[in-house]
Amino acid sequence: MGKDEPVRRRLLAEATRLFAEKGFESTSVQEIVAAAGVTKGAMYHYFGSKDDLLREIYARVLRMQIERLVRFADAPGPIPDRVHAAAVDVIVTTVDNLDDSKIFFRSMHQLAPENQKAVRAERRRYHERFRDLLVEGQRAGVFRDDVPADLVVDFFFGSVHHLGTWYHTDGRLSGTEVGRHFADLLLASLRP
Amino acid sequence: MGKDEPVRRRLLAEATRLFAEKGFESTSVQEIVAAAGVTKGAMYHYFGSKDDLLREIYARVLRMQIERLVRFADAPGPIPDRVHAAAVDVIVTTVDNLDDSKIFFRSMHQLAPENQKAVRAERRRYHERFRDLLVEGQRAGVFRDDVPADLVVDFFFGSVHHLGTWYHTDGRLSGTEVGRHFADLLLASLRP
Amino acid sequence: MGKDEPVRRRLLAEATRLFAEKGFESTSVQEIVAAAGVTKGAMYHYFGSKDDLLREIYARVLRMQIERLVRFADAPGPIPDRVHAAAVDVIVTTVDNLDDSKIFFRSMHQLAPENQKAVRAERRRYHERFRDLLVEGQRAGVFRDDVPADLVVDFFFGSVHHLGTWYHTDGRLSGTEVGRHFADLLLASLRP
Amino acid sequence: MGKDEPVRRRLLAEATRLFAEKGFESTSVQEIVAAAGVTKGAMYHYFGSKDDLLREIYARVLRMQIERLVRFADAPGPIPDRVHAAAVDVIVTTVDNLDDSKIFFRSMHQLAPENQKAVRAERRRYHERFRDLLVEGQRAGVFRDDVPADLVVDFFFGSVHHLGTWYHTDGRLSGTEVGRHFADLLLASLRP
DNA sequence: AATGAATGAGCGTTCATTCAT
DNA sequence: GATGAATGAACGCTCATTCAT
Repeated sequence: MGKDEPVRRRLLAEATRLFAEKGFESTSVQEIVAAAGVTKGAMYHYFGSKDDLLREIYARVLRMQIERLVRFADAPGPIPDRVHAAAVDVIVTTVDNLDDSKIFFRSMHQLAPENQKAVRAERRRYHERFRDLLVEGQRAGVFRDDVPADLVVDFFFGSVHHLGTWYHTDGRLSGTEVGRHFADLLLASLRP
Repeated sequence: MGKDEPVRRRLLAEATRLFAEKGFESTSVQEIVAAAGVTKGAMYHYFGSKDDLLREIYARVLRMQIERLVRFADAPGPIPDRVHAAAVDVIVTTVDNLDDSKIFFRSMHQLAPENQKAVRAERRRYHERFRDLLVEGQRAGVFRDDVPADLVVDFFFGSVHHLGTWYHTDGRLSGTEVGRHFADLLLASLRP
Repeated sequence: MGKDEPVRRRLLAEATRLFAEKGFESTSVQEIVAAAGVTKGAMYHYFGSKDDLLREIYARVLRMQIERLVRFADAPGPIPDRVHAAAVDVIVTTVDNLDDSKIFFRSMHQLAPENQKAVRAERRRYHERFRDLLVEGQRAGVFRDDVPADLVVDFFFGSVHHLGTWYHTDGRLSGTEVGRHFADLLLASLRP
Repeated sequence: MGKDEPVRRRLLAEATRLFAEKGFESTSVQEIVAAAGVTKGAMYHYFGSKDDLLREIYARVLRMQIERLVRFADAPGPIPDRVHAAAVDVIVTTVDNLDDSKIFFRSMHQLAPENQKAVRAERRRYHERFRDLLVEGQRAGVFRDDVPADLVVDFFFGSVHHLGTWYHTDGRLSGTEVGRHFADLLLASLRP
């Protein structure tokens, strides 16, 4: 009995897929449990509510994102290289988990206010970690400092979150290619 | 009975506000008509359905966006100046109509497939007009050409659409200030 | 459109019957609307909730009871006669509306706390009016005063409320006969 | 495995408390087992169903009541004294087990018809034993006989059952005091 | 042009109970 | 003796929409 119960995992997987496809509100609990091959009662055994499912999806995304960013940000090497690597990584990861990304901003307003607050707080930690890296670069003189670092973060992550709207796995460009291009654009825009 | 009927306009205004605040699915027709101070019957007199309201909101947004872009893109002057002006304008306009922006990507999947297709097509026209401007700049040698112009458009408009997620009218920066910074970053990222 | 809408009245009548028969919690909204020959939507057009139905039943009972008591208590004549008449009347009325009586104490705890409070407050007013009549008699020396008047009220109204548990319309005694006997017992118990 | 298993007793105790507090239908098996600190499986090991719990509560109440009444009714001494003593006792006992009393009439209709019938039969035995005592007094000329003894029983026990609705352990009067007053009123009402 | 009563399908959730372990 | 995952049916309620007036 743990977080790896197959029923539990199947429910989360199907919920993620359906929320990304049709949106949280347009996906019924009935559809989720049917897709997972269980009954409603089973779902309510593992999750307190439909909201709970969404919350878990958010928790999973946030956990992964912050872990990866910290790894890249704390790595040795010149700041621009670390920013570039972190930027590529977040795009590759987003593309690899495009359903999560689709859900993230589209459905955040459906979370209960307290959960929304928690998600935003965690998200802010992520934003701040990335911003601190940019500030470090600005202070070191390797990045322009006439644009607030916070604004650069919003600028770049807008592009990242937008991926869910247009990127298709079967398109012309791989995630890594898009990642390199976006990271190049970011670095170029930061040249002093 | 024209498009400017006050009841009709009030319904659209309240629907826009509520859809932005709580999402399309979480807003009931009852709430909309109550906010507009009319009855359900009145709403169904002016609009065929709740979806119809959403469609009109999209149509209004798209109409305005394309009109403004065309004006800036077709203006005289050096390409970088035109791109910069158009970029500032789209951000200022987005900030001035933040509710529309919040609704746009969050609720597109609620439109009937045919309407969704129409919106995407119109949106693509917008994207292409902006891209053509960038291609023109690449050909003229004023923009780098090692990044596909299409990708630059997605890069930049991601930032624009993300505004609805973080920008607050009462924050530190005005729409014009954000517009200038973002346009500067875009132009910087395009330097050959 | 008023409180006398036939659909509304039919719903209240059937709800009263079913709540008395099976209890509030064991009666489903589906059963009520089926008995009234309407759909759920219709019920929720007239009543905000299942609780609302119960609340209306209570309001109706309380309104009638207090009206009648006041009439008897404020009548001219010797106090014992007024007490006797009021006692007979409350029993006759209870027997005539036995379903309401069955519901009253059995289901009060199902009301939302605020409604419960309101019902108790109204009920207390009734209790106090009756008690004041007894106190008046005690002061005039026509009733014994070694038993607190409040306690006498609880003593007598226990008997009244219990009617719903045992009285059957088709039994040996009519409501008036039971009323006379109970009132006689009450008056006898109060002799100084 | 006897009737005194601590788990079994704890389940009955918590069920009694919860049924009195929130009603039978509004109390879930989950709440009962949580309050008793066991799991559902344990409950279904000791009791066949939720109804079974209720049935046992009724059985316990009935057993105690009839035992006590018989003891008082069969005691030596003048009939009025025996009636008075039995009346005081039933009130003291009711006040000491107020939860049982609250449940008794409020939840009887939730019992399966056959159990309901059994409870009513047992209850009738109690009623009849008390009534016989009154009839004896009427025949001996110590009680008035112009009111049917059955009706006097319903009159008095209404007051007793109503205690659950208004009596509070921390109120002004002790159970014994209420018992004495009620018994006095009963005896006074029966004076020939 | 506008009302509001009424529909009917579907929603998220609860819950007593079962059963393999 | 006891667990807890899973069931399946029912529950109260919501809501976009219709239609006679």
